[in-house]
Amino acid sequence: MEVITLTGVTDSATAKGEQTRELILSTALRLFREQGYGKTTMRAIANEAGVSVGNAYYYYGSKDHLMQAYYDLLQDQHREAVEPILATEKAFVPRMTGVLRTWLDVSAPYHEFAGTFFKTAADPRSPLSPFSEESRPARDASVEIFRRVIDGSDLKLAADLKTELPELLWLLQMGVVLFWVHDQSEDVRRSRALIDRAVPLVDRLLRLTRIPGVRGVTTDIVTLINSIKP
Amino acid sequence: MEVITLTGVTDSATAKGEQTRELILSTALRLFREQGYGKTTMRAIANEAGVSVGNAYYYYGSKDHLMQAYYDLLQDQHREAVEPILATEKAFVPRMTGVLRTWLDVSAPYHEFAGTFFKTAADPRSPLSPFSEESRPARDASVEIFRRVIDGSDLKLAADLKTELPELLWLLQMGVVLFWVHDQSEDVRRSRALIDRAVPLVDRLLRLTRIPGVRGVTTDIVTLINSIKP
DNA sequence: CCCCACTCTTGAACATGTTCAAATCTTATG
DNA sequence: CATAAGATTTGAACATGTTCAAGAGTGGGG
Repeated sequence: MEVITLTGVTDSATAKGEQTRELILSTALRLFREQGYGKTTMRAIANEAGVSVGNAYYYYGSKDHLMQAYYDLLQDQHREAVEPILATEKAFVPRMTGVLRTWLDVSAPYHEFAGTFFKTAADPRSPLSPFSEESRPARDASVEIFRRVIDGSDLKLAADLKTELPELLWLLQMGVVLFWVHDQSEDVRRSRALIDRAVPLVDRLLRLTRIPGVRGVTTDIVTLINSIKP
Repeated sequence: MEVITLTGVTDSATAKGEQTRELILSTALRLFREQGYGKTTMRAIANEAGVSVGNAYYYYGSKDHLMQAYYDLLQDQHREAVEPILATEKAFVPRMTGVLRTWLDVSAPYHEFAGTFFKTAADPRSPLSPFSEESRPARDASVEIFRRVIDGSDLKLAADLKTELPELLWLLQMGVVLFWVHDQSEDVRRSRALIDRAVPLVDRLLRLTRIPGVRGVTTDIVTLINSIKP
């Protein structure tokens, strides 16, 4: 049997398996969206996909791994959706605001079960932890977005700050995510408000770093952050 | 049957039950400490305590509730352990540093299973979430500590900042906790280093707020924080 | 065409958090 | 004391994530 895979490569050895893998993942994501993570059982996923429970475990080591796969998908979507903004906007505030709002948009369908997601992510031993080794590729890709936000903008920054800022903005995004997870307002209005008000503040803060008395503290903060990295 | 309870009140109606409740909790905490949260089963707890599984559930609605109970205990211990520092130290830096280091000390025996703890706490629907309604008493008590840290210190602050600062310091503690959970260094040396370097920085930042150009941004930050509170 | 090695699939079995109806114990009241 | 009402306790049953030994399918080499 020969099947054309998504990458266009013909690979008769694994084609069948890949099809099953994708079938299981897409079924799982649909059920997660429809009924939430907690209420979706592995049996239901297997059932709906027309395979056995054991088969699902052959491809995904645990229910969490299915979520990890979803997370990777989300990151990809965000990266894509953000391109128009990075290409168009030139000022820091709209660039950053756009990137964060886009994240909300992309993640919207999953808000309902996001709680469970971040519950798992908070466990330092979980591969889903944003600080884990397994998440490094996704995290690096995310930080890269923020590097582009800065590089393409009108911000004038000291060299050391410019190096660290992408990671700091990534941390800010983590904060927004944390707020969003807890946000029960209609249409996550409050999360949007937070973004719209916080980003201009960050902008002002960054411009403050040019004041002599402030510069020293900034340097020290950057140094501290560097020292606590693993 | 009549039993003297911990509070010294004789209460024959509930005395027996309270004894069982305490027996279950202490047994659970011991097992958590000895083998970690994940490896401690409800059956093991019941077994070790000499009661039935259902009995444990009669007093604690879930395994998580046993952890919640532990958390409350921890808070109490911290509050007590912090008194000498608040009574002795007068400068902001040693006061704040002392409070944070004490938290590390009190929590040390549970570092091994802290990951699981904060995993549960990260779920916004969990009663253990530091932002949940159920946690309000513990949170308020914790914020109160930081209010005292500020009030008893030599800091000179604008009124609005002084009102919000306790909660901000509480947030800083949450950050330290997050770092600590992930900290695998021997004797959590890195967490201690973080505290020792971060607190003086906070001190300098707070003194900066008196510079005219900085004052405005500070006010706006305080306003923003107020606006995102529930 | 046959067979070996490998991939893939199955479903029963297991572990553990949780529920619940029934049994037992305790206390207040006549 | 006898009894009803309520508190406490029990253990079997249930739901669901996970494991695993065995079977089925597949493809290349002889």
